[in-house]
This record gives sequence, structure tokens and C-alpha cells, in this order.
Amino acid sequence: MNNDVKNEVEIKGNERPDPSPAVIRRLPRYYRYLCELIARGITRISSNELAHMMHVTASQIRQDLNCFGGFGQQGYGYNVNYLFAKISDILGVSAGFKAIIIGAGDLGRALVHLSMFEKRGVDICALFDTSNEAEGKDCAGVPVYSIDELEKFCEENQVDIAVLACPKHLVKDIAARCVSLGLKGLWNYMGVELEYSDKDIIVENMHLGDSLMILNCRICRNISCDDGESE
Amino acid sequence: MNNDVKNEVEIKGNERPDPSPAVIRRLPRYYRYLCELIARGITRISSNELAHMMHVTASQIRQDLNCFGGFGQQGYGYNVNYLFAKISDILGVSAGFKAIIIGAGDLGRALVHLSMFEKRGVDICALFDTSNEAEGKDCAGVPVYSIDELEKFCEENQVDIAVLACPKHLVKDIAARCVSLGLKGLWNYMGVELEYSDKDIIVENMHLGDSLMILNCRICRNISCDDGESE
DNA sequence: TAGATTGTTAATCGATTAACAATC
DNA sequence: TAGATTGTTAATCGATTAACAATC
Repeated sequence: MNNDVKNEVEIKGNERPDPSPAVIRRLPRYYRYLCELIARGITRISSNELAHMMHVTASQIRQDLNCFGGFGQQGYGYNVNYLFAKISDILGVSAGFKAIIIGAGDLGRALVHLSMFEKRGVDICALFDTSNEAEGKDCAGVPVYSIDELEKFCEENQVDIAVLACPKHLVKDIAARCVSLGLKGLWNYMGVELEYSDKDIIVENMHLGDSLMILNCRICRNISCDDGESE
Repeated sequence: MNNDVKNEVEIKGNERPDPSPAVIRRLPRYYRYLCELIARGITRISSNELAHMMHVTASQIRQDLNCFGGFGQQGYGYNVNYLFAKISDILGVSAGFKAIIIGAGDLGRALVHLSMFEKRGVDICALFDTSNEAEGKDCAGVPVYSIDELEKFCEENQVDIAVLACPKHLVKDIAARCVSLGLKGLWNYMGVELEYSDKDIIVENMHLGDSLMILNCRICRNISCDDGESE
């Protein structure tokens, strides 16, 4: 059987294939620039203008957006509000995910205080303390529980995401507990490698140490290395 | 601190070309795995074994390392300690960079408390407060100054890097001051886009909000998207 | 209609993988 | 020497850019 035909059959209906990781990683940046355009009251933009603003090619913008659907209009460009709404949806801003933060130390508390979660539609419903120091207190209006209550809380509430900001040596064990509890995602700040398949849970890493070293390295060699980043 | 490295590349006809951003971004992960091997007392490893551990191809490892030089030996593999030393050097661990943190709020304080800087050979020599609240105190042994003293401090000390962890609306102004002061690098946590050329200063961004959205998106679509990451 | 700009296909470029000769 | 494993070249793959027909 002709391979082209076979593939078309396998991709049910006329569904698009999964966008590549590279495309996914560029979306938040579109999101940010569209926010900015909305704030400035701009309601319409062409791929060329946006490309100029963002220092990328217009071709890339059109290709990226067309992974998800035709959001523009020939001869007109893109409606900023409509495009923003579409990208927000793709990025799960309206998915209403509930998250907990594990670790009520400096880092955990710093994260709660950032407006980031609220802006991205993620609801922080609890902090879990691993040192029995902050337990019972609250932090920016979010209650702090003992890590011992993790299972009970997750079973009683629909928790989707755990932010890992606890001591390094506890990370693997706590991550495993989150997987058992059926959580959907781990946002890992501790630089510990977590090896799960995407079927078990989605892991997104914030490797602070790695980023610092890349900065060091780029300074030493004067290397422009922005490609891998979202900027 | 070796300002002449880049020039060497340009002058000597035989030098290797600049490694691609993709290669640079993979180095910290090699660094971490080599740390682990050293901790386990393993002194020798083949690209095949390492590839297996790291879930990458042996080909990629050999290609990556050969961007910088022949660190292995045919028939033997790689000496773990030697390779670790080489990669540490490339990553500027021994460059002795001095850094300041701008913003003595939750985030700034959380960063000082992480052992990350020390482990990577970066010396945090001061925090700068933008709210006149923490001024005069100290944080994990690091003195806190008013942001008004930024210029004076940087002129009297050899500061290389500024970590931007201050309120969003101050970021652009403070970044510009850092550029004027001749700093070499900015490590930007605030999600604000900074547009400088690499000649002015090297900017490395930690876009927390972007990462959160990518996690959201991957959960929604069940997409394995690890490629862009360092894991 | 004419001009503008998209959506999409084709061409190019770069990065990853495979293969193998060099060599320890 | 024989076996192992690198360093490096060649082949493949995917992602970016360019071009252009479709169409608003």
C-alpha cells in the first residue's frame, strides 16, 4: 500500500499531526507578545509586523500557527484578540488546572507570591511543608499542610499539578507518590532527574543550575545562544 | 574571563568553529551525570554506557564532546574525572565569576539560599533591595544594600553577573544600568524581554511563566516535549 | 478589481544518527 | 595481535526559510 495514502488514513479525518516540541516551546512567547499588543490596544497584526517585533521570520510565525489551524485571514492578517484566545486555549490557560506546591521553604513561598499562576489560569490550592516548621500557617492565603497529608489532600481534591520545591533528597520519593496519586504533571525545580514516561506523568524541568552554567559558558565564549531559549 | 578565546578562534585557521547553541545547552546535563558517576566512584565510561544512562545516542555524545576536543581514548572510552574537569572548564565553573542579586524579596532570598551558585563556582557578593525594606540586613551571610548603591558597589567590586529578581516594572531600567556598568551577564527571572545584542551583555532568561504554560499544554495534549529541555 | 497577506508547498539549511576507519 | 571504542565523515532526518498560489 502506498505510504502516503496509508498515513492519511491513519491520521483520522483531517486531523493535523502533533506539533513538534520546538513549536510548542515557542507558543508562550507568542502569548506574551499578544498580551503586549492587547495592552497597547492593537487589534490587528500581520505576520510580517509580528515577525519584526519578535525578531523571527514571518514564515516561521505562519508555519507555527498553522500547526493548530488557520487563525488568520488573507489580505488582512491576524485578529489579535482572536489569536490570543486561540493560543491561550492551546496553552491550557482555560483548562482550570489545580496545583500544589511541595516545599514551603524560601523557594516554595517565592513561587506562591508570584502572580504567575493566577495569570496562567492555574489555581494553587495548597503548600506542603516537608520540615514541619511552616505547617498550619498560611502563605499568601494558601494553606500549608504537612507532607504527611499529601495523599489525603490529593484524594479529596482534584489536584492536577505538583510543583517540586522541596529538599533534593526527598524529590524522587515525593514524585513517585504524585505519580501513584494520578497527578497529571510535575513542575520540577530541584534539578533532580525524574525518569517517567509520558504515560505516567508529564514532567517539566526548571534546571536553574543548568541555566546558570549556560550563562557562564556564553559569557566565557561570547556565544549567542538564544535559539534554545524562548527569547 | 578569557576575553581572548573568541579571538583565538578567529585568528587561528585551524580552530574548531563555535559549538551550536543546541550543543551548549546539553553540556550542563553531561556535567550532572558526570558528577553522579564520580559520586559513585566510577572512573571510566564509554559513550555507549553514558548514552544508555542518559537516554541519548552514543553518536550524539561523541559529536558533542568533539566540538571541544578529543577527550576520549580509542579502545578505552572516557576518563570520568578528566572529562568532568574539561566540561567544568567549558561551562566556566572555574572562571570565578562574581554575581549580585537584584531584588531582596522572596525570590531573591530563595536564590541566595540555594547551594547552586557555590557549586557552580559563582560567588554571590551582594543583594540589592528595591523596596528599602531589607536594606542593611543580611541574607545567608550576603549583605543587602539599597538599589541606590548599585553603581558604587559595581565600580568598587568586579561584578560579572546580575541576577534580576526585582519587580517587573524596574527590570528594564536596572538592566540598562547593568549594561552601562559593563557587567558581562544578566540572569533574568522576571519574564520581561530584554533586547540587547551579545556585544553589550549576555542575557539568559528563566521564563517561569513560559515553562508553566508548556507544562499545561503538554498535559492537555499528552505531548512528549522533552527535546527542547535539558532532560 | 487591485493590493495585501495568508496558508501551504518546495527548497534550504542544520542537526542528529549511522557507519567506519583510525588507533589505543 | 585482537577487541574495543573513539573521532570523523557520510547519510538521514527534521526544522526553518523562501516562494507562490489561493483568497480575502
